[in-house]
Amino acid sequence: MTAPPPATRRRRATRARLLDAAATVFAERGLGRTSIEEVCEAAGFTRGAFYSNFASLDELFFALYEQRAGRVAEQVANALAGPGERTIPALVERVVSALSVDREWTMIKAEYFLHAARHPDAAAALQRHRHAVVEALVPALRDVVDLTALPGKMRTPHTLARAVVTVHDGSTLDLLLDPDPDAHRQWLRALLTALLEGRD
Amino acid sequence: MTAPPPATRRRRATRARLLDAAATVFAERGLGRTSIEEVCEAAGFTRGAFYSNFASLDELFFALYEQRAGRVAEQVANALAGPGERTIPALVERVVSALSVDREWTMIKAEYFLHAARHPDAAAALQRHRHAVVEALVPALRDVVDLTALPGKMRTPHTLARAVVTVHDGSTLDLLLDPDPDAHRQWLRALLTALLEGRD
DNA sequence: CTCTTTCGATACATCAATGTATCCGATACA
DNA sequence: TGTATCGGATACATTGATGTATCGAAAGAG
Repeated sequence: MTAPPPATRRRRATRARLLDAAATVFAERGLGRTSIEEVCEAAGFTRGAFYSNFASLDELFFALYEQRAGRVAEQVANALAGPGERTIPALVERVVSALSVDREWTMIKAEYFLHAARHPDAAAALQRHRHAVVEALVPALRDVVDLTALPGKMRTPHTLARAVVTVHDGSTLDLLLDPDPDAHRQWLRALLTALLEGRD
Repeated sequence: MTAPPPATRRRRATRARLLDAAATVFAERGLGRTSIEEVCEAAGFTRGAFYSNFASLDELFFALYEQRAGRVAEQVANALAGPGERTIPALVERVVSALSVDREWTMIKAEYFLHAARHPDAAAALQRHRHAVVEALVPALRDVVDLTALPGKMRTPHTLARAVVTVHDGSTLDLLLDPDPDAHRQWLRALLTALLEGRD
């Protein structure tokens, strides 16, 4: 590990602007078709700024994913831990509104999956964030779900949490095709309640 | 529509070789980072052959997707329509082995999703193939699944079929992270049976 | 077998993106 | 406010990918 640069106020600001610009450009163009220059232009810099902050596009992409995935994990944890009705529909509702909606993020996440499929270290980071979400889900599920009403293979909170994540990932792909966020949320809601209530 | 070229024997062969090579290269490098030259080299051609058969990489990618998605849809339809035990586990097993396993195809499909998110005509093709799979699932599900045992929002065969596809797509992303095909198949099997048996 | 057509190879011109080396202005600090 | 350092801009050399125009060999027709 090389010592990180001092991170002055100015430096932090340009990093942030580069990350925001990168989010837009990656979502629009895809990681593989994004040039360093495009990101810089979107951020209002020249490449000098980029090379002063990152060594490669991949590094920037990784930083972006870490930042955004962290935010999402936080949102989910808050939605689950916070006060409110502790019933399945209420819980599903809170998770759904914490998770979905953002098309830009959906695109970036999908790009990152593909990236991770080719880069084991990126995959490790993804697994970490996934795991964090699962861990946040487990206690909530244990509280609320009647496990005995579920099919055999779903009867541990951990497995069930993993299933929630998988189902969410699947429905995420729908959002890529049909940009209507409401339709997507309804479908996700339907899937999750079906998964959690073994029977009506 | 411009008239398609005569498609002599030779032409068909080089098209096929280009498609096969493209599958490998796209899976390894990603659509956005693949150059025309790379595909040609992998196929043992020069760019002359490429430009004689396709106008752009995107066009080649589209042709590739159509070809492979068609094959998969066919496999699924056969697996469902063919003879054999008509119980949930047996059906799930047949669908799972028809669908998953192939990492290369999984990568290409994920790439194509992202591509479709940016290109409405590509999205339309994807929806068509999806729809074909759903339609193949519907009658089988109607035969085998006890719909009354399912949660309310899953009680039509069509909705249920859509859910099967969504769940499969979600578990597909797992395969990208953990290249072990057996683990992936087990998980997919568990999810699908949980979805179809409302209760054990 | 010959003639014609088709298809892929080759060569070329162009362009876009990359990384680096250098410079100058802004910022932090005394 | 003066000064040293840091960070972003600029200029440059290099590379790789693209598309086109042209050529020669292989396939198909007679």
